[in-house]
Amino acid sequence: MKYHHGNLKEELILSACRVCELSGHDHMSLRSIAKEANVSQTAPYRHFKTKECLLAEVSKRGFEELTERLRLAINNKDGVSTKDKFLEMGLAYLEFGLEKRKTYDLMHSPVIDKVEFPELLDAAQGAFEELVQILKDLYPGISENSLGQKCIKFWALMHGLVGLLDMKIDPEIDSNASEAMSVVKKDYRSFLEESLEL
Amino acid sequence: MKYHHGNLKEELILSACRVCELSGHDHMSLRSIAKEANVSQTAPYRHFKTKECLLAEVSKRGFEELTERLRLAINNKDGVSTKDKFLEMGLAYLEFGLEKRKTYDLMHSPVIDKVEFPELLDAAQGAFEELVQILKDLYPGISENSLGQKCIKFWALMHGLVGLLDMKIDPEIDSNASEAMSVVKKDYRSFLEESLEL
DNA sequence: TAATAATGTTAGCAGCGTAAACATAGTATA
DNA sequence: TATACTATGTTTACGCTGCTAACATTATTA
Repeated sequence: MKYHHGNLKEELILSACRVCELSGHDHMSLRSIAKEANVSQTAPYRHFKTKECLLAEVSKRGFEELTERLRLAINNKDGVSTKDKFLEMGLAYLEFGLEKRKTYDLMHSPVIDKVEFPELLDAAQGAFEELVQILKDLYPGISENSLGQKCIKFWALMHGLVGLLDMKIDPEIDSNASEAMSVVKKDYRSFLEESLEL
Repeated sequence: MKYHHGNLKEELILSACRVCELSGHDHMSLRSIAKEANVSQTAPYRHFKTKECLLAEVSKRGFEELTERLRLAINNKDGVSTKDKFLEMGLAYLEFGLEKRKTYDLMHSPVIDKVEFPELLDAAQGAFEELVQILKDLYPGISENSLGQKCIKFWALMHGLVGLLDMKIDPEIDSNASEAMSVVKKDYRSFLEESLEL
């Protein structure tokens, strides 16, 4: 049993990621995370100034994973049309949001003041860049302004959809919407296609 | 100084609404709310089983206000086209989301398990119904399925936009998006018009 | 090798949500 | 009107939380 852990910082982050996705960021105590890493309650304070700093790291990892997923959805896809790649990217976004729902919540939660964590902003920007790039490919010669609007529209639609599809906002809000929602779930692609006017 | 307050329940809710919009739901303690109402720390437990119940009430009031705003945006507007009413409703949604941002966050936060609060669901449904109705007017004879999809698309876009416009998701994520965002802010209407294919 | 920095532990603080026991006021019934 | 009952308040206390301070151990460097 050695006194110094050696890799505690990384292990705390991984524990935190696990706990977050399991229980949600609001049921997540620094003490329980420390316990999971077999370390005293205050050990995390040698690596993170506050709990928020650790949460910011979890959020950052989330954006990094999202970025990677978006990238994977379009990379090495020779012979696939740009439009199809774009649609695949939309799917990848939705899948991430639904599979890692609790982490996704943290990433968009106001508990972390993003302004205080520049690397978190960078990570978020990384994901957004993927979108910008594919939209540039999809609409060659598009004006900067139109590009920006298309980005926002896409991003907003995706973000909103994650919330709706997970039934967090309006679960079975009325039977029609509920039905439509399950249709969307089963057939993201055609829904995206129509909604994004492709 | 009388022992019984008389209207404590209502006052606690109002205090909670104030504190929520001021500090955000995660910086909101039952004790501080009780203090604001000049009452002991545990007095709220005579009116709310748990803190979550009080938060649910705050959330419910939020949905009620949203519903009213949506309704106001289209009621008594003789001579205004359905399309314009619909756009006004979109604006009303965005304005509510941005003006009452912290409350809006609570309303969409996972800290309240909506399934456990039927009246909260009802309140949320009330807001959604306004949308359903105006879309029915806008597209008379539309199929239930298409109607549902249009509702979802609109709702998702609005919800996503609130997040983006408040710069919580991707503040100045890149200069283009940032510029486009301020354009959208200054000119919701034309952005909505384009995005919703009107 | 000795000083210093890094990284762990223990003890303890104030604030939190909540439960239990008790006090007081309003209401219904005899 | 007297009395029981219910509603609504207070006090006290428990365990959990984030976090700080003081101390212990190990790693690094002069």
